[in-house]
Amino acid sequence: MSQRKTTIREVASRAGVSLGTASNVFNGKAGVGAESRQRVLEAAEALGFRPNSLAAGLRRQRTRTIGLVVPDVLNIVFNELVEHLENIALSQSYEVIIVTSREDPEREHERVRALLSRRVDGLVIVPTRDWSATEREMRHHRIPVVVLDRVAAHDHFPSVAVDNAAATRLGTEHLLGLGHRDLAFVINSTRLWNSAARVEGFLAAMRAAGLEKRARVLLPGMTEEETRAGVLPVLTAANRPTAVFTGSNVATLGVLRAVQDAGMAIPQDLSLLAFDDFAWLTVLRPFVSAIRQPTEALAGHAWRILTAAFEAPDRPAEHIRLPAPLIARETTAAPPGKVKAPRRMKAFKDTVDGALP
Amino acid sequence: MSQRKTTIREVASRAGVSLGTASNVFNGKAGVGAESRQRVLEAAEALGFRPNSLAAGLRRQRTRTIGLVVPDVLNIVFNELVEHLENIALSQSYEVIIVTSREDPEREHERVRALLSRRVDGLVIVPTRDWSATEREMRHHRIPVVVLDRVAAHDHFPSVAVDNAAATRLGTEHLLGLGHRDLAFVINSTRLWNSAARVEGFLAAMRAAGLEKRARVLLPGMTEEETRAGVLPVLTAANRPTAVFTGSNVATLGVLRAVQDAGMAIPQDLSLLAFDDFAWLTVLRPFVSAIRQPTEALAGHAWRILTAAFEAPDRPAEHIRLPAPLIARETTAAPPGKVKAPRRMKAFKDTVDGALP
DNA sequence: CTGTTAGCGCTTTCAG
DNA sequence: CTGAAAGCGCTAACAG
Repeated sequence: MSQRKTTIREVASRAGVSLGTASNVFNGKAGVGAESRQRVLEAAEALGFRPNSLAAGLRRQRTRTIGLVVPDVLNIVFNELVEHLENIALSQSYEVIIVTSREDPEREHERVRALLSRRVDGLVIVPTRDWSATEREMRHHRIPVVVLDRVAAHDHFPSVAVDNAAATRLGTEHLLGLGHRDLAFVINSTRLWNSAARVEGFLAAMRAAGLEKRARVLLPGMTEEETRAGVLPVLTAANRPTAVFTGSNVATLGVLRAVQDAGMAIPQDLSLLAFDDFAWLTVLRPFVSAIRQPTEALAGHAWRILTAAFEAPDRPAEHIRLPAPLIARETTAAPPGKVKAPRRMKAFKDTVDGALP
Repeated sequence: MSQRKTTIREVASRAGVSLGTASNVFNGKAGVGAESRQRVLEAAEALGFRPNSLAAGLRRQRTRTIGLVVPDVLNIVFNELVEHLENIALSQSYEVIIVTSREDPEREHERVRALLSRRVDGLVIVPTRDWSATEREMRHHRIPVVVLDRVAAHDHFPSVAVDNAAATRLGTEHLLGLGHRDLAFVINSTRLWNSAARVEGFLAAMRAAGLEKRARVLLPGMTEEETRAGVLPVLTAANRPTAVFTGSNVATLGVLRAVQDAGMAIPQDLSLLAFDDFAWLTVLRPFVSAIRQPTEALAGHAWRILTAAFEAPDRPAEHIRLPAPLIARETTAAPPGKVKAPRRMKAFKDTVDGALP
C-alpha cells in the first residue's frame, strides 16, 4: 500500500538544517533562528510533510490523546457530552478517540483495551451497567480516568454527574406547585445507574409534601413499547394521575405514545415533564417541559479533573455533582378542573425559561 | 504521568523465551511451540501486558486503522453508516477512528490531517460542501479513500451512495399512484451534494406523468424554522398541494411544524413522504412514510472497495449507486375527495412494507 | 522451532 | 544556536 511518507529527516535536509532543528520547529521549541524556522516550514509545505504521531508518541511516551467511552452517540445527552469534550480537547491540542460500548460490558472492556494499546493519556467513561472488568483493567494500568454521568455511590475514580435526586425533586416540586397531587414517575428500571437516585428524589419531594400515598413509581420496562403498554392502563384508569414525570428518554417516548393511544391532550388532560431534553422534542407540539442536563459544564469538569491528574496522578478523587435546571415549556400546567396557583415557589429558583437548544 | 507500561520484552523474559517468539505469539504467527505459546500468554496475563500499537504501527508501516470522516453523528443516516462500518471493521480486526467535520471544510481538512498523522491505512469520508482542500491533501498522500453518501458527478475517488434521482422518482411515482397531482418537493438548497439529484428525480417523474406544470420545488432555507415559515403559506393557499415530498431531515421537521401550524391532518388533508428515515419518526402518529437509505449495504460497499485498494492501490475507481426502498407507512394516502386507486404499479416493486427500524 | 539484530520516525539529551 | 547519537517498543529478516 501507499509509498513511504516524507519524514522529518527529508524536510530537514531539504531545508539545510539538522534533524533536531526541524523537530524543534514543529514542536514550537525556542532556540531556532527565524531564518531556519522559515526554511523548515517551507520545506515541509513543499514536501507535504505530515508528522508521524506514532513515532512521536512512542518516543515522547505521551500521545496528547484521550479516550472517551460512551454507550452510544445517538442519545442527545451523550452526543453533547462528546461534542463539548472534543471542543475543549482540540482547543488544547489534544485529540479524542471516541469508542462506543453499546451498553455491552464485554464490548466496553474490549474497546478500552484498544484505547490502552493506543496509549491514550487518559480516559473518560460513561460506564455500562456492569463495568467491573473494565474498571479493574483501568486500575491496573494506572491511567487517569474520569467517570461521567453514570456514577455509582462510591466510585474509586473521580466522577462527574448531575445531582439526579435534586433534579427530580425540583421537577416534582414544580408539578406540585402547579396544583398536581396525583403524580406518576415513569422510568425503565431502577437497576440502572442514575435511575435509583431519580426515583429517590421524586419520592423525597412527595414525602415532604405529605403525599407519599399518592406517589406512583412505574417501571414498565426497558423499551419504548413496553413503556407505552405499561403506562396506558394507568392513564386510562379512574384514579389516573394528573401529571407524569418521565425519568429517561425511552420513558418519555413511551408515555407520549400512550398519551396518543389514550386520546388525551397535553397539558389539558395531563401534564408531562421529561428528564433529559432532546433536539427532536421540538417537533412535538406542545413543547415538552424538561430537566436539562448541563452537558457543557459536565464536560468542563471532566476535562479539568483529567488534566489535573496528568500533572498530579495521585491526588484524591474528586466527585462533582451539578444541579440540572428545569425548563418549563408547554406541557406542564395546572391539573384539569383546578385553578392554577402561579405563585412562584422558592424551590424554582433554578428554573430557566424555555428557549430551545 | 503513569509509570512505564510492561513491554513485550518483559513478557518474553518472564516466559523464558526470546522477544521474537513472544511477538510471534501475539501476532498468531506459525512456528511457536505449544508450550512456549502457553507460557507467553500466561506471562502476558500476569503482567497485564497491553501491546503498544504505536510501536507496532511504526514498525509495520500499517496500523490496521481506518479513518471515518462524517459531518456529524446525530443524524440517523450517518450514525447507521458509522455503526455498520465499525461492525465490519472490528470483525476484521481493524479499528476505526471517527472524526466529525461539523459541515465545516476547514475543520474537515484539519481532522483529516490528524488522521493522516496517525497513519490510518485508509479513509472513508462523507464530505462537506467544499472539500477541495481536503481532497487535495488526500490525493497528495496517496492513501486509499472512499467517498460516501455525498458524491459528486465525477469523483476522483471511488464513491458509494444511493441513487438519489431514482429514489425520488420512485417516491414521486408512489404519490402519483395514489392519485395526487399537485405535488411539492421541499428541500433546503440544491447547492448541497445530493439535493440536486433528488430534485431532478422528482421533476423527471412529474414530467413523465405530464404534470411538470403542477410540480413545485420549494427551497425554503437551511433550517427547520425557515422551512416551517417558507412552507406554511404554500400549505394554506387555495391551490395548495395535496402531497409534500421532503428531501431531507431538516425539511421534514420544518414541514411537520408547518402542518401543525396550519392545523391540517395527515394524511386526510395532506400526504407526506420523507427522504431519510429517523428513529424518532416513531413518536409521530401517524407513522411517516419514508425513503430509507440502505446504510448497511452502503457501508459494506465502502469497506469492500477500501480493502480492495489496500491490496491493489491503482485499480480504477469504482462508483456504486444503490436503490433506496420506499417504506409506505401511514402518511401517504389518496388525496382528499379522491377515491384511492390501490392498484400497485410496476414501479413500486422496490417498495417495502413498513416495519420500524 | 527459537534467538539476535536492525530499524520504523521521532524527540531529547548532550557536545560543539 | 545547531548537530550527532541514543532509544521509545515493536516486527521482520535471518541465523542458528
